[in-house]
Amino acid sequence: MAQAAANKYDMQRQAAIRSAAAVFAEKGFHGSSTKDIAEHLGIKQGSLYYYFKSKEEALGEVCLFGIQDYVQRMQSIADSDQPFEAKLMATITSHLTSYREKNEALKVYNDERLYLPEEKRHTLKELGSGYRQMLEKMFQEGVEQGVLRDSIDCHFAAQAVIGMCNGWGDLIVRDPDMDIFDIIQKTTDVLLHGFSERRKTKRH
Amino acid sequence: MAQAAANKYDMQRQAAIRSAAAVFAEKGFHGSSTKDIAEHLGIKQGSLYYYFKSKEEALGEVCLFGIQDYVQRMQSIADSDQPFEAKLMATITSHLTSYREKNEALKVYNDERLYLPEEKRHTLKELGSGYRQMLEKMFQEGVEQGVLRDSIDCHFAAQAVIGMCNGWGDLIVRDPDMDIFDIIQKTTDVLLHGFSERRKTKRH
DNA sequence: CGCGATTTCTATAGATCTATAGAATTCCCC
DNA sequence: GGGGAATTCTATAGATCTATAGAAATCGCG
Repeated sequence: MAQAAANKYDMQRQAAIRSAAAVFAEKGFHGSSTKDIAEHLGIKQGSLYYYFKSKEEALGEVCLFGIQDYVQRMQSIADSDQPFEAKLMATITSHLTSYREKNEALKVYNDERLYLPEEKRHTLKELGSGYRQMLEKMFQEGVEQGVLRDSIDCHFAAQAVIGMCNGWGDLIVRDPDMDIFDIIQKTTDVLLHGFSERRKTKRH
Repeated sequence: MAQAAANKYDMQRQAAIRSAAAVFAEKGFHGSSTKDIAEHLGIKQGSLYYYFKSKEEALGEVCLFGIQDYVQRMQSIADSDQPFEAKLMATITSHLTSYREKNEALKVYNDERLYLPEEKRHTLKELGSGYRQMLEKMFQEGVEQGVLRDSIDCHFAAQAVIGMCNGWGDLIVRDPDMDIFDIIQKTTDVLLHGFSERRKTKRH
């Protein structure tokens, strides 16, 4: 959706972003050389600069690529009128499948974005914290609807969900055979109900 | 406990490890130069090599420092005979306070250890996965005691706890004013009981 | 003080990496 | 097939970084 990219330049630039994502995810931004990226793409080191004016720009594009439609998806989940449980699962699904589909780019966004220059990092940060705020508001609605305990801290809750998903992200990116949907089920379950056996504690 | 370090060499080497931890945590392994580390310690670049034979060795020491007594603490928690809930909270407390006390070293272990050579990484990995296994066994005991639902996947549960704590780790290291104990409470609570309002669902 | 041992410094070889400039090649449309 | 535009290549300047060697400074102790 983001870029239609009919002409060759845009196609190849997109491929270069993916190569950069793969290399950055494996070796980190500073551990990757432009030669590594170029080789992954099948061209020579100097040729990369036809598509990026610096290595940093490549990092910026990878991060943007990693987070952009991930945020969009969150938007549409938040706007939908499903019950809270479904929204939560949709959020987790979106988050974890991002790691699988866009592969390494979201991981790069998480791990390497702080190496960007202030300005670029700032715009990305707004995207990212917009994501957290949407999630936070989702929790608030859940509380208002009586689905969630009114004692919970929604800011905490949003961070917790993000942290947990990112924790899985590392494993998912490195192990392509991992069963994501199993993890989605279980993660949703623990966030809603916890690990504890429910006893006689009848509330309300 | 780990090193008594009476003589000056050992003291200074320990200080060097801490400096390396601080610099690696901020800039990443490949983004840090030996000059950065030396300056943080207040000596010249070349002098560092009196304490480490390579930058990689410094990383190894930082990672070891970051995880070693953290694992020991987990051991003693696992061996204790508190009820499950207390053990879980103790685990989370241990994990999160590690980030605060030893500051950057545990973060470096998490983020940068994969840049170590195979051999060193392997020994560290055993420490780390020993940690996970202890946690996993803790959950199994919780299930056997009827404190936890018997439907839970203990391997998943252990990973979930670790992932969640590491998620907080990033924030804790970067914001020294964060209220850790509040997070500990809430994290334990959600892992045990979830965010969901408990309804009439009486079990057993 | 004076001397050996410890610690730090200076200087540098050698490797690597980014970014640029200009040449060479490939592509595409007529 | 020819010609101009798009893409890739080669070569390299200049910067930076690791690790080492040997000189210099400092420490500790009789």
